[in-house]
Amino acid sequence: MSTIADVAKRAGVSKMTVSRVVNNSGYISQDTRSRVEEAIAELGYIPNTLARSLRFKQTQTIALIVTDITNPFFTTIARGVEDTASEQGFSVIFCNTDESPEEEQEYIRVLIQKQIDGLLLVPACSRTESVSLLQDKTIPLVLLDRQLTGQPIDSVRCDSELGAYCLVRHLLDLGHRRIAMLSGPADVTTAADRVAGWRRALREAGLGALAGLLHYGTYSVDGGHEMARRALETSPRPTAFLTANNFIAVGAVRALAEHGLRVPEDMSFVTFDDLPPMMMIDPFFTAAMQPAYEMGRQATLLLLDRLEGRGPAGAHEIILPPEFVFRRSSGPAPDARPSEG
Amino acid sequence: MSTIADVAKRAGVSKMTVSRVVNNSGYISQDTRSRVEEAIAELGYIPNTLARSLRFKQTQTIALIVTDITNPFFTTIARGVEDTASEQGFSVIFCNTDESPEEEQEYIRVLIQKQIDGLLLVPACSRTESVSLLQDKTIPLVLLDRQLTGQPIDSVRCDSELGAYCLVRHLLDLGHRRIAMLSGPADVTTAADRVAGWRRALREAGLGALAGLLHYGTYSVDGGHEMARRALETSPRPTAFLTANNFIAVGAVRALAEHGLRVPEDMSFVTFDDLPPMMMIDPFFTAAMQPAYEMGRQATLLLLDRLEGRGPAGAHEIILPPEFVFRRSSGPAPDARPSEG
DNA sequence: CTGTTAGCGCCTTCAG
DNA sequence: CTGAAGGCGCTAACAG
Repeated sequence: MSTIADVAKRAGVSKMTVSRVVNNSGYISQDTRSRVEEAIAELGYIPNTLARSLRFKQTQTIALIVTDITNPFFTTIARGVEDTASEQGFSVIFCNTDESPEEEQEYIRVLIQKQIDGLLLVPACSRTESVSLLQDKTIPLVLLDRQLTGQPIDSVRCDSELGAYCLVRHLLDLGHRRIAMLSGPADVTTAADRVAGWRRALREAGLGALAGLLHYGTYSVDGGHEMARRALETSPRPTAFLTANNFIAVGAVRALAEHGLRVPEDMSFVTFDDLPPMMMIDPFFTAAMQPAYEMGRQATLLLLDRLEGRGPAGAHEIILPPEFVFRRSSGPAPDARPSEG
Repeated sequence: MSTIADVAKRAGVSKMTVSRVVNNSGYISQDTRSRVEEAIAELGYIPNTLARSLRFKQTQTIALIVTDITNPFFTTIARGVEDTASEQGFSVIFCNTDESPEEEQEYIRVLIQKQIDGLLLVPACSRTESVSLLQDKTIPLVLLDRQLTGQPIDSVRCDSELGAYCLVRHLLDLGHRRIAMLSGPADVTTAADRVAGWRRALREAGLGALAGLLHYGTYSVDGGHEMARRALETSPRPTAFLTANNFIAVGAVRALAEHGLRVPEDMSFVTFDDLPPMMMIDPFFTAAMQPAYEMGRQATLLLLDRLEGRGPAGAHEIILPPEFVFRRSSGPAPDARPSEG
C-alpha cells in the first residue's frame, strides 16, 4: 500500500505537492503535475481516506439503521438513501437491528466510533435512550418511518393515520361493520398511528364498540398469523381485516387459508404496504402503499442539509401521503351482498 | 466530541493510562482505573476508531458488493454475511452495482480508500479489470455466486450446472422434449453454467437440436418478459421453460399470461431461485433453491480466515449444492398426458 | 509555485 | 504500575 510519501519521493517533490495534485488545489506547474501523476500511476497510489477524515473530522459517511433488512419496504428505502447519498459523494453504512433496541444501541455506539457524519434511523421502539448518545455528540439524526416519544426530532414518514383511515373507509363503503385491526407492536409509533386511523374511521361511522377487534403483535409473518388466529376466534367473527404491514398480511392470509376461508368471499382484506412489484405474479392486496424510495430520498436530503448546517430551524417533519391500490382482496360484506338464491 | 486527552486531563493521568483502561491492557491499579472510568462516564467518551485504524492499518471492516440489492437472493446473502461478520467483531459496508462493471470499479476504488480489510464480491461481469486494483494492494477477495475468467480466486457458489441439469431432468421425466432455456447475460458465469447443465441433460436424452431454444438476456423481470416473448414466437413452441433466476421467472410468467397461456397446462415452468418465502402467499414454482444465507456465511468465514493469513494455500472454491422444491408450475407435457376424451 | 511544520486521536516502545 | 516521545497518512497554515 503506497502512501503519499512514496509518491513524493518517486516524483522528487514534497508530500504537500502530491496532496495538491491529488486534490486539485492551489497552483502547480504543469511540469511537476505530470511528474507527480506519473508517479501516482506507477505506484497505483490510492489516497487513504482514514487519515484524511482524521484531519477533517468528517468521514463523508452516513449510516442507515433499519429494523428488518428482509422487508422490501426497507430495502426500497435503502435504495433511495444510497442513490441520494452517493450523488453527493457520501457513502452509506447499512445496519439491521431485527427490531431489537439493544442491537440498535450497540450499532449506534459502533457508528459513533467510526465517526459517521450523520444517521438515518428507523427506531426499534419509541423509547429514546439509544439516540441520546448521538445528541451528546451532536451528530445529526433523521428518523425514518417511526417517531420517538419526547422531544421533536427531524423525521420523514408516511401518514399512517390517514392511510389506515382511508382503508377502513373503503371497507365501510363496502358494507363491512366488524373490521379487525391486526397491528404491530404497541410501542412502535406507526402501529399506534394506524390503530388511531382505524379507530377514527369506525367512530365516525358510529361503530364505537371495538371489543375484541384490536390486536397487537410483531411486524412479521408469524405475528400476522398469530393475530389472525386470535381474531378468528372472536364471535361474531369480523368480516374484514386491516393489517398494519406486508408481513402481517401474508401471515394473516395463511391463517385464513388454514381455516378454509376465502378472500374476499369470507374475509375482506386491506393492508399497509404492497408486496414487492418485482416479485408479484398476481397483484392481489388492496393496499396503502408508502412511498418508500421517496422517503429514503427525502430523509437523506434533509440529513445532508443538516450536515452543512442548513435546513429549517427546529425539528423538521416531512409527512408524505400514502397511495392506494384497490384490488381483489377487498369485496362487499357478506350481509351487504345481493342474496344468491 | 471528547478525546482521550480530555479524559486523561479530567482523571489526572496520562493518555496512555486511559488507553490501557479502555483496552484492558497492561497493569493498572484499581484506584486509577476507577478514576479513569469515572471520567469516561462523565464525558461520555467514545474512542475514535479512525485514529485507531490509522495506527493499526486495519479497520475491522469488510465490504459486500452485490449486483442487485432488491433481489431477495442477495439480501439473504447479505444477512448471512452481516451475521457472521458481526459475530467476529467486523462491520460490513454493503454496495450495490446494478449489474454495472463501471459502478463496481468505482465502488472498489472508494472501498480501498476507506481501507477495508477484505472484500466479498458478486462480480457484475466475468472480466477481471476491477479486481486487479485489489490484488495490487493485496486486499483479500472472495467471490460470491459468480466467477471471473482467468486466474483462480477464492470463491463460494452454488452448483449451477447441476441445478440446471436436475431441473431439466425433471422436465424430461414429465415427458417434455422442447425445453427452452431463458438465461442471464452470456458473460456472467452463473448464466453460462446453467446453460451448460441444460445442454448436458438434453444431450444425454438424445435431444441435441437446440435451435431456437436458448435465450440470453438480463437477470431482470424485463429480461424474462422479453426472452419469453421471443421463445413463444418459435415454432414448434416449447412446452416448458427453464428460467435462470427468480426475476426472469416472474417476467416470463407475465408474458405467458399476456399470451393467454396457463401454467402448467400450456407451459411447464422450472426456475432457479425461489420467491422469498416471507412474501409468498401461494408457493408455486418448481425451483432449484440456492442456499443464499449459507453462501454468505461461508464466504465471510473464508474471508476472515484470509485476513488472519489462515485457510488453504491457493484459491479455495466452495461449491454448495442447490435444494429442489417441486410444485405446481411443472406438469406433464401435453402430448404425454392421458387423452382427455 | 513549492516546501516545512505541526497536529488530527490513538497506541507501541521504552523509560521511569 | 505509569508516563513521554514518536508516528500512522494526510493537509492547513505559513514560509520561502
